[in-house]
Amino acid sequence: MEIIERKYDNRNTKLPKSFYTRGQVTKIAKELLGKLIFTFTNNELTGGIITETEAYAGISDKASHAYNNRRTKRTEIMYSEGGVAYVYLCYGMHNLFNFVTNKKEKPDAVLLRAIIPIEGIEIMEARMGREITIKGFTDGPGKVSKALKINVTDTGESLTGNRIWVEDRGVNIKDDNILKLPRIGVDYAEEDALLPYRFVIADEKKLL
DNA sequence: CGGCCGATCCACT
DNA sequence: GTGGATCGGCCGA
Repeated sequence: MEIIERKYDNRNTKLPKSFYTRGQVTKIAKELLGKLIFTFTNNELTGGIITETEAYAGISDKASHAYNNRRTKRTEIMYSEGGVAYVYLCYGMHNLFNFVTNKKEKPDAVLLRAIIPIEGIEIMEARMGREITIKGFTDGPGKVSKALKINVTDTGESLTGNRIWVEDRGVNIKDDNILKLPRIGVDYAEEDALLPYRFVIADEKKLL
């Protein structure tokens, strides 16, 4: 399909910083669906279509690391202006990647949960030590980071640079094709655990 | 300091 | 469906 073709010199589809500095994190999380995320490290280009995201809505969201205005060395990057990466270690082994959004001092973030691998599939398979099949494409935030070679040292990295970036190839996911579900693994968040802040493309196989 | 636990994943049963 | 892996962050003593 047209959407899986990539023109190396055509960077005018890259999402600008202004995409991330807006205030509505759930809207941004939904708009990231269907976009393509790329990483370029060690001369290896990898990327895929974003199919699942979760929104974390600032200091009032009990599921967020920044809940109640909590500021630590780890979460400080969430308080910077949108358009940078927040990557943290989960369960001692998984690097979870977030798009930091909103303005400075507004610690919103979007967790990347799944992609359909498009670019550099063999490279991603080598990183994961397994074959990527049509059934088992990269679902799960830890696996996505592993496939894209993103880790905690990428915290603070620009999302509009030449190492990590997102492209809009004109794939528009209609709202009624987006599942709105509770977020995963946030049972501790009391009433906020039920918020429908997880967004999934309902018919993602049609993109293939 | 010590202890608990996590925005997960995989191999089992 | 269940449990182990594995370790930094966070909190309370």
